[in-house]
Amino acid sequence: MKSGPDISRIAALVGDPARCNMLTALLTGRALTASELAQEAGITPQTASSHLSKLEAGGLIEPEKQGRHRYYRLTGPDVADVLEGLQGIAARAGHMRVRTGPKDPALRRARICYDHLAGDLGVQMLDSMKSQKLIRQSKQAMELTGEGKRFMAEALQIEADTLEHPRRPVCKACLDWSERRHHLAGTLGAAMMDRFTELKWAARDATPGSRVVNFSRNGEKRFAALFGVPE
Amino acid sequence: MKSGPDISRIAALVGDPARCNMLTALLTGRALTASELAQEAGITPQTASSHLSKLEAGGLIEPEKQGRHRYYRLTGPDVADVLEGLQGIAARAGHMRVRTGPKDPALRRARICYDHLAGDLGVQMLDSMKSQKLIRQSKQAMELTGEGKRFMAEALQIEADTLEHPRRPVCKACLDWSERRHHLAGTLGAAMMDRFTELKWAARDATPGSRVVNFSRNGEKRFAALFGVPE
DNA sequence: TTCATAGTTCGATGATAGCCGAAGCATCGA
DNA sequence: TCGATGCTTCGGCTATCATCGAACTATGAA
Repeated sequence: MKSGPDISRIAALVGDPARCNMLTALLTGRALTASELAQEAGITPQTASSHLSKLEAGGLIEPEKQGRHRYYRLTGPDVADVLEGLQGIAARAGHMRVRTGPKDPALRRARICYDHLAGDLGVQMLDSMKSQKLIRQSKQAMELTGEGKRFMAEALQIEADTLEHPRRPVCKACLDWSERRHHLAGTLGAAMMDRFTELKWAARDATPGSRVVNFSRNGEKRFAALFGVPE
Repeated sequence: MKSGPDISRIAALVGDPARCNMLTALLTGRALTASELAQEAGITPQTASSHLSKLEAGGLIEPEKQGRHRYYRLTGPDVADVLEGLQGIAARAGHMRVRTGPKDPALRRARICYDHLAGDLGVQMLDSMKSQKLIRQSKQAMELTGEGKRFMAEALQIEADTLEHPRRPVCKACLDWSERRHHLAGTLGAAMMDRFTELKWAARDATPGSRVVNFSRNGEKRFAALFGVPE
C-alpha cells in the first residue's frame, strides 16, 4: 500500500524539463560535460549540478572524471530505450521535437586534448592499435604489448622505456568529446602527438585558443598507412 | 532552445506516485474503473479524477464508458513497454516492488453485468461465437450472422426477430471487469443469460447484492459443449 | 605560486501542483 | 419520480522542488 517510491521516482527524474533536456542531449551516445549539459538545458551550472547528482543517484547517468571536467553518459541502452519510448508516446500525443544536429565538423575531426590527439582520428588510432594488438586492455589498465613496443620504435622512433613517469601512466583511455568512445592519453599519447608534430604530419591551428589540429596531405596519408582512416 | 515541454511532460505524468500506481495497476492489461484506480492509488475519487484526465490528455490511457462506470486502460503496448523499462531501471537503482495478485476468483469466473453474463465464461462465450462466425464484428457495430440466427434458434430456442429493441442494440461488446477483453451485452446477451437461468444451467448467487453466477455441473457441461471452456 | 576555469554546496525565494471538502452531473434501480 | 452510486468540477490550502546568487573546492596553465 504505502510502498510508493520506486518507478515513479525514476520517471519524475525524467519529468523535469531541464533534466529531460540533458538526457535527450545524451541520447546521441556522446558523453557531455556538466557545463555543456547546463547550456543544453538552459540553466545555470549550480542548478545543473543539482540535477546531475540526482540523475546519477537514480542510476540514469554515470560520470567519468577527466581532469577538471566531468563527462556524463547514459548508464546503458535500457535508459535510451525508455527515453525513445517516451518520445514515441509524446509524438503520438502532441508536438514533436527535433534535436539539434552535430556541431563544428573541424573540431570533431582532430584536435588537442591537453597534450594528445583527440577527435575522429584519435579514436580511430586507439581502435586500430587495439585491433593490431599493439595495446592490451585489461580491466582498468592499458599497456603496450611487445608487438606494440617494436611498432613504436620502428614506425615512430619512440622508445617505450623513455615513457615511464612516476605520476602518469604510459597508456590511458581518455573519453572523447565528440565521440562516445575513447582515445589514447598518457605519456604514450603525448609522445605520439609530439612525434606527429615533429614529423610535420600535423600542426596545431594558429588561431589562439583553438584546439583544432590540422593534418598535412602527406601526414594524413602516413597516419592512414599506420592506423587506417575513420569510418 | 526554448522548445521545452514534450517528452518531459509525459514522463512527469508517470512521475507522480499516485498516477504511477494507477498505471502499474493497469499494467496487467485489465481495464479498471476510476474508483478502483483511486483506491489502488490511495487517494480520494476527486483527486483521482484529476489525475485520470491528465493521463488521458497525455495519451497514456483511454476511457471506455460503461453505464455509470468509466473503465480506463492503457492506450497501447508502447506505454506498457515504457513502464516496464522504467521498472527495470528502478530495480537496478534500488528497491523492487511486487504487484498485488488477482483478487476474488469467484467473481472472475462468472457474474452478472447488469443483465448479461460476464467474467471468464462471458469472455469465452463471445470469443467462441466470433470464431464460430455466429457474430460478425464490423467497425463499432456487431451483428448476428445467418449462421448465428440458426444457432440461437436450434441450441437455445432464441428467435432473433424477437430481440429487436428501439433503443438498445441486439449485440454489443461490453468491457469485462476482470478480463481486459469484451463479453456480449445487448438484448441478445440478456436473452442468453435469461435462457441459461430458465434451463437451470446457472443461477445468481443467493447472497443479497452478490453478482456471482453459479453454474450447475450439467449447465457448465452444456455451456462448454456450445462455447468451450476458458483457457 | 598565482590566476583562471570546472564544478559543487548552501540558503532563500517563488511557482507549480497534489490534495481534499463541498457541490454539481449523469446513470442505474425501484 | 425519487434516491443511490460513480464520477467530475471548483476553491483553497500546503508542501515540494526548481532556480539562482554567493561562496567554496579542485584541477590545469602560466
